Amino acid sequence: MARNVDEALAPILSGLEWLGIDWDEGPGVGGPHAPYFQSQRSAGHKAAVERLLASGHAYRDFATPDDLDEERKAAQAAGKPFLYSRRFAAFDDATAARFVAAGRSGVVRLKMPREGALVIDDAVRGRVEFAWEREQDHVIQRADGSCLYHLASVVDDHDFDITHVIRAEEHLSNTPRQAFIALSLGYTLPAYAHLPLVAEPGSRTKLSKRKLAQYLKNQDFKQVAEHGTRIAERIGLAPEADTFNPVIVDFYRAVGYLPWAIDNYLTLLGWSYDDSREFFSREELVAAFTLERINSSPASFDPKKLWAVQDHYMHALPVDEKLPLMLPYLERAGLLADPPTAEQVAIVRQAIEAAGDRLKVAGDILAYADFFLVDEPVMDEAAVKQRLAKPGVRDVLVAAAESLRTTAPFAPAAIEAALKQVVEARGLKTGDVVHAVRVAVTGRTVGPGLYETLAILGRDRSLARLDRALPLAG
RNA sequence: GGCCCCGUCGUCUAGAGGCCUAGGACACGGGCCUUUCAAGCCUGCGACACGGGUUCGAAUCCCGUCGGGGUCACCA
Repeated sequence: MARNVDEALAPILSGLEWLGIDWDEGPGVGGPHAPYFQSQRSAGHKAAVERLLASGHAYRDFATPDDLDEERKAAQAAGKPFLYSRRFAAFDDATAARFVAAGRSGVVRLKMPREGALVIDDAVRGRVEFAWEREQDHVIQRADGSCLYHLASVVDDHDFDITHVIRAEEHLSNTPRQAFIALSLGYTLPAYAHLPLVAEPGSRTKLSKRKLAQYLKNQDFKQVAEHGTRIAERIGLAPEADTFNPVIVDFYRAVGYLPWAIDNYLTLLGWSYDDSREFFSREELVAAFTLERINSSPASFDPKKLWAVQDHYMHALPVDEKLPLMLPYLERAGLLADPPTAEQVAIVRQAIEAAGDRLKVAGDILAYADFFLVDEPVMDEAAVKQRLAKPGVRDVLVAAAESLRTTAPFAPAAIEAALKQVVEARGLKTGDVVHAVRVAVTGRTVGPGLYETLAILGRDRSLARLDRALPLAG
């Protein structure tokens, strides 16, 4: 089975797996209807074609592409919709033999009805009607005997006992020819449900992974893309924009989104439960979901809303569950020993706790914990300029260090009290001390709460960093 | 262009004739809190595409207009 999973399929299957979207039977699982790949079922497809031929629902056709082109152009010139004349159709063996003798090769086409209409009752769209005369005599089998997707798909669905065909709206116009095949083969039609398309941010056009450059002009989209790229680069992924971007599932996996957040968000695109409920566990969603509440208009992908849903779930995740999700990012960024020491793990755990809601995706740990794991923090130039290189800061740092030298226990509450004392003694504002100390020990202006940060760092490292920052202070 | 689908705040949506001076969420604006950044809390802005009907009454039903989208392969 595995060798049949080609390069294009593997990422799709692994993407679904990551999202937690599994299947009862099929590739990788097996089941009573195996095999599950179209390429392995060609015998059944060919048999179906023979049946259609025998029952007069299909015919052998010997037209060349040029013949068809000619007819198409003529119809266009006459302002009429194109409909093949069946001029090169062979409804019996003798005719076929004649075409073959003339050097033509044949395909099999559907002999579509030229009157009447197909009415389907779509679970999402309701009653939809198609006039048969608008349908082309589509090819279902090539000259080499291989069958085309629409034929294969209908036969496979039937053989698999598929009851519901639920797919994107772009397939709505394919339904008549598929229904014709099914009906002609004597199958009972499955229930159809055509889902709204996921559209581009701020638009109603179908989202396409080939139009990334255009989406990047959208501020929200750009922000998400850049945030992800920053993380990817730090773990050595060297992402390329055309394969690593927010329309690809793997982007979210690499950056550290929670798969269920994506599922939940996507569910909300075109479906609602009621006038207010938006969050569902997997079990709740399975119980609550119905086709009836699917919308029929396209829904545009909103990166900001996805972000909010992700925030919600990450927010709710216990530290014990965040830890194994985040550790790999630090490992891949080279900030941890291999394997990480118990001490390192303990530090990361504390950092996760201290960073709290600031960690939106697992990869964010890189921005909020890296300075705990290095000997010397990278000093951000702008941060130094803003918070250290100012008159009087040096004295503040010295005083803070002095106070921290004896603070006991070296824990957030005591550290806060100690630093507040420095503030009062010098008639400063809390921020004056906090901002300066933060930049001195982390190299940055933003981060977890300073008292927690110092506690995690520990007295020795805190003092050492304060000391090292002195030359930079004014 | 033909056929088909769709049209409520910027976005996702609730709404199946009176419950709608149209509700919720995200985003956005203002405020509070505050050691940064987040989070949280309060608050504001903001929509029934348009035009005709039907009805005592329409976002909800009908018709038309306009607008948007999908699809038109010997691809899947």
